[in-house]
Amino acid sequence: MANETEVKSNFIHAIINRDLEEGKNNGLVHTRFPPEPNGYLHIGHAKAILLNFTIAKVYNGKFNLRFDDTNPVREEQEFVDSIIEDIRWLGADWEDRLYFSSDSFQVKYEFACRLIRAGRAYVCDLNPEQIREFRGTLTEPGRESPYRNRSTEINLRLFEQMRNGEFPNGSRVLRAKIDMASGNLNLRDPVLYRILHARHHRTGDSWCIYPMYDFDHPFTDAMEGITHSLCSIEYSDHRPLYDWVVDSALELFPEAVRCRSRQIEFARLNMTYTVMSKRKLRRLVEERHVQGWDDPRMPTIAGLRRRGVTPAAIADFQERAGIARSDSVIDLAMLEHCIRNDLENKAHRVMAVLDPLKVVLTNWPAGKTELLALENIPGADAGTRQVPFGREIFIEREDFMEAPPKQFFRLAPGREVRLKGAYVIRCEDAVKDAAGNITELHCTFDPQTKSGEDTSGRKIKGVIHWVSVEHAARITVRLYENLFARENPESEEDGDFTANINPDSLVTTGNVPAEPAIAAAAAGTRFQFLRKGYFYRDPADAKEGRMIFNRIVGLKDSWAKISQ
RNA sequence: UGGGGCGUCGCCAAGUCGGUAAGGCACGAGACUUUGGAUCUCGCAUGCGUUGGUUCGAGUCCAGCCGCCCCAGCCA
Repeated sequence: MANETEVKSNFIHAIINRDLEEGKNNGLVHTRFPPEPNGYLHIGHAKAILLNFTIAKVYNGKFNLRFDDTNPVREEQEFVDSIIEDIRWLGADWEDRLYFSSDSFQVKYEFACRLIRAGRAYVCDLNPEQIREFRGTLTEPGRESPYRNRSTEINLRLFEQMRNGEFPNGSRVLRAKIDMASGNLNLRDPVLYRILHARHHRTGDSWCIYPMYDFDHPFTDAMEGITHSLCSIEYSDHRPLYDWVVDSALELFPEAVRCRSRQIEFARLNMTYTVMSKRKLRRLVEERHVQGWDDPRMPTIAGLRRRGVTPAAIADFQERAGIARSDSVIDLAMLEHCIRNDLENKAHRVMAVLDPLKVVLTNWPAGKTELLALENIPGADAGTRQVPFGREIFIEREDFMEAPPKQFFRLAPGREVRLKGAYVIRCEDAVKDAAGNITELHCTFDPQTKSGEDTSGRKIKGVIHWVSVEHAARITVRLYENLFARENPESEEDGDFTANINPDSLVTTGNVPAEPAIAAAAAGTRFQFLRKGYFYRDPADAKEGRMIFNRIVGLKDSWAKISQ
């Protein structure tokens, strides 16, 4: 396993290196992940989390976790809890630096007052519709608010009255005085504070005005000493405003800030066969297309975790995908590769027969059981386990063909195949029912061919997995596939994105025979079901004592390609 | 006649001062194999959106053009 993934070079490293060379920030590098607690984290967030955390680590710097909780009407404690759990699971460590934007509302209020005194902010009485009208359009400049040039005294008094709850929601806002004619809409006197008579999940009812992201975020970054504030591309247009706020803070409130924070944008993550927007993910949950935020088909951190994906695989994926500014859609196959790559040398092998066909070894003594030792991980020093073998076994139905093509190396009438870790058997007869369906196979085994002690000198190409009928444990298996059938689910060729949902994204099969060793599997254990894929004993269902295994990802199947 | 950003192999992505196109995924061929898995070897862009220009030499510099993405929340 590659536990120390090599960190690829990217444009952000180049920027930081330059800053370091120029002696900025006393050589410090400090990053942060700033989630709004209004939903679940997904793999796109994992990219941001790991990017920030890794950069801090590479440069011997620090990484903060800060909740951007400036909008009480959308945010909840439940999300704070799930986000903390997810980030911790991913392995990003913020040490003792867990912050909430709301913890410093008082200082921010003071900063706003200083902006007013400096003539850089004013209270505007325009209502939301009017503000929109005055803002102009993409191609036409805006008009200045009639309240733009109020005196400092009046502004200060009105702002205090806003804070004291004397005005209703939407009646007034605090705005920055910048440039109503700017080509960048963000600079057309952006709103800094709005009135929101709402209970905040942390500050309760102590505030009824709340800072806007564009005011709060840069200032909080500067307060925390965040040197490099990484965010996604859509914030590029906000950077001039970010700088405006930081520079103002440095000038008007130097004792409150620790550095000239700098915003750097990078492209967000997109993957084939999935959707990433919070809105769409919520719809999947609310419209019951999946069973919840942690459904293993969801790209949420909780979903990936429950699917059985490891944090190491996600980190490897993120590292391979890289960081850039261009829009991109990463092939799901890349994630799957990382998952297999990680589990290859970690997951113990075990045999389970997903679609059983009974085989009777007619020359095996009735009632005789032989214990065979099979390696837990081939080539690794991971020990062996005892696997019982007997007269009746199950094999996969697809491992037998009545009239096989020449390239089929498995069982067929008159053909031989090796049972993994056991003997070579030969198919003598296929027993059918009245309808012509094959109900069982009659085979003979060759005692000379015992695994590891083969004296027959025979070369057998095909090796298949099996489970003793008498000793089989019974498990339930959930076979997951892509949630969407289309590479780009957003495609509206069939209408809504939900029309692209893969109807076979989950197939549950019960009563699956598996070798008895699996009965000892603790919840949360990952296995490789030989020739079938990687599976995870779902901890949520294990609580009820059930043996349910989620397929994390299948094995590569070159036969599937040949047989087409 | 708004502003910002992006365009290097099917998908990602490296490409400091311009010096003659990394790597990964996918794919193909072969070797090996008691998982048609894994592993190993080999192959996979005379070309970097496009057209011109500068230069001994351009993905890297200049100019024009084309295409795609983002922005008009008192959301973040």
